[in-house]
Amino acid sequence: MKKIPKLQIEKILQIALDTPLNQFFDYLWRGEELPKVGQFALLTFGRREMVGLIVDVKSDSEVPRDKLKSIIAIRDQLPVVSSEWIDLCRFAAEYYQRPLGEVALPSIPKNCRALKTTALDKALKKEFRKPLVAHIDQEKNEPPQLNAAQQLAVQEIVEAEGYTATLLFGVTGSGKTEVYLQVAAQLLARNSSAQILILVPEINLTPQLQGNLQTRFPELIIAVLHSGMSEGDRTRHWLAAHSGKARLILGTRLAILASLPTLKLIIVDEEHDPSYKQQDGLRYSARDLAIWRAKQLNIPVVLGSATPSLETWQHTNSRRYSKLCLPNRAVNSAVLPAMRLIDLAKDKAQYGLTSALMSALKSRLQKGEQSLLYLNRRGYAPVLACEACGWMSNCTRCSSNLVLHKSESKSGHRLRCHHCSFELPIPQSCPTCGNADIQPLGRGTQRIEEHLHLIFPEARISRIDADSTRLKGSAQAAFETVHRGEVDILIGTQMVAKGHDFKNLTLVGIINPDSALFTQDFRASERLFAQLMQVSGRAGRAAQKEGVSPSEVFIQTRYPQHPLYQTLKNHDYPRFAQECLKERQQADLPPFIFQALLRAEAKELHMAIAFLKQAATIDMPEDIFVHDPIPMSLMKMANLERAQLLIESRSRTSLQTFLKKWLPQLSNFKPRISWSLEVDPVDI
DNA sequence: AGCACGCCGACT
DNA sequence: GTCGGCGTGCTC
Repeated sequence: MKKIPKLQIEKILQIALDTPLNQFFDYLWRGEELPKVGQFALLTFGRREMVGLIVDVKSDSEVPRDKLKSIIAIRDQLPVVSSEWIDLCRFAAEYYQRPLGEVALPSIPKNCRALKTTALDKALKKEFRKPLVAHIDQEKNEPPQLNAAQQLAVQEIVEAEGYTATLLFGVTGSGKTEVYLQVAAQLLARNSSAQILILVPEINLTPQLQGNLQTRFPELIIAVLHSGMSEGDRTRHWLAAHSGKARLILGTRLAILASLPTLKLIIVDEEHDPSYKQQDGLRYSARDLAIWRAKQLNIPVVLGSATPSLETWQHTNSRRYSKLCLPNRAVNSAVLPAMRLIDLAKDKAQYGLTSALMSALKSRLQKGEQSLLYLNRRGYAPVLACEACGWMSNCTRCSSNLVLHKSESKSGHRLRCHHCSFELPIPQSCPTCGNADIQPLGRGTQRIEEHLHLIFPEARISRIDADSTRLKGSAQAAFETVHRGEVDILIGTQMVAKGHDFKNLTLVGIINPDSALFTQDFRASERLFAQLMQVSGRAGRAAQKEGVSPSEVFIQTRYPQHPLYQTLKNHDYPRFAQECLKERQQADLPPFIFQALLRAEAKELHMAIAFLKQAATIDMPEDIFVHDPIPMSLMKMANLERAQLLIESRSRTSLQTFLKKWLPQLSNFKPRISWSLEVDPVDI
């Protein structure tokens, strides 16, 4: 036994670690200055070193003394995280059925969790030396005059005391962003330490908004948080937020888990957007966590959208959220575009374009106005097919097609699976019958782009999709050329549909949206409506001028009479939502019921199904409904067969209680196979 | 999840 | 004889 100097204290630290094990780990600590909850500690876990989060400091442990290891070091150079932040992680962990450590630790930049003390010190030192980039391209601009609806909205939000959830329901181009900016201005002026968090659905929406914010608030530090940043930037921006120095925090969904000590307002822009839901690991909804976080801190939260999620809309119906409407476009005399439904049965499409759309494009070109063609399908063609024997380019590892992608060099043309990393060069002839005449079937953005060059050789055409913007910064560069007016026709996927303010755009063409009308997914029509409304909203955002075409949206469809298109034509979201909610209620679907989805994957489908069947036999409380296990819509992915089991309840609490008891049992099932659970699933 | 241990099949 | 497949068990 070593002699312990008198001043040394001995404690047990309860540590959360980034591991799938749903428990904390106790470590022995000896030293002079008592560690605090919210500090990080370096330790050995099994055979490797890790950094964990101290969640409790106590005097004894359930674990036998000889099993306890000692902490290697306390990371006291890092500012502690608050107990509110730990509670946020704790809530997210419990609600989405994951260990706390798996939520908390990945939310801290890697550099701050460095194993080497020298690396940590280096990262922290750098933060103080290099300021956050604040490139202002304009002089400080004066806020524009608000219209009456905007003024009222700003006033209501600013005057809110304590927790209030508000839906800012504004048509596209109604100036929601300006409302955010003026609300921010008032709040920041009133409270000299207040932080405001603004969430946007996509990384490429951050530069434009960051620019706006920095121009409006040149003296403030703005932190940006999204997954496309380098580790260094991530560390600096996170620390600026964590220290409270950054007053405005702009980011994508992961920013909801940032440590923000003086947070006073959360804004979730385009709150309906599916990308707020994380699709792997911790499957959280940033929008839902925003609501929770606002409640926890007793601060207001604003959800902005032209097409709110039905969940949110239902909450405004039941008065849980208040609703503020911006019914008109903000720019004086700018009006919503006219919606034209083009019947594909009557106006046959050539190269995917009907004659109506073609002549509309031509007139825009003549007048020097911009057009946008929307097709939510990247690549050249969704499949390559042999007419002689019926062969189609299927992925060998997934139950899906290999998509034809063209590249600059002909040899670079490839068949590519959008679900796994599988890639093939294009076969010269049919692999089954040898027929040399194999043809691309259907079309993607690349093919439309190619055809446009043929039809309008003089036009400046730009394609923006995930493929054309693979390189960092290239998306922003592409959008800037559009803003500068160097593009006549823009063709793109989802990427171009969201948020961008194209001033000179008067025409939107939607190539073929029909496929989403008849899928099994009950949320498909909600998503389609939102997407089409969103992309339509890119047109006619500037004031109408003499000689400039009135803004128009052409929707090419085989079903012009479909109710979805009819309500869309009238820009009538409330009507659409009302109809949808009626159907959802009758069919017992969310938001009238709460769901969780258990997914299993195995080499053989029957193994996944057997696992789910076994899971379903565990004693279920009366208010939990379990469906039969079924193969997933994408049954095979990356050589694994996948199936799912849907669990429902009318009570969120019952579902939560049940899941908490249920999941630990699944880990003990015999052939161990990999499974995952999603609470509030969006893709069923 | 990692990472180790351990027990069977096919290679130099 | 050993290299390596993946089933099983453990991590304070």
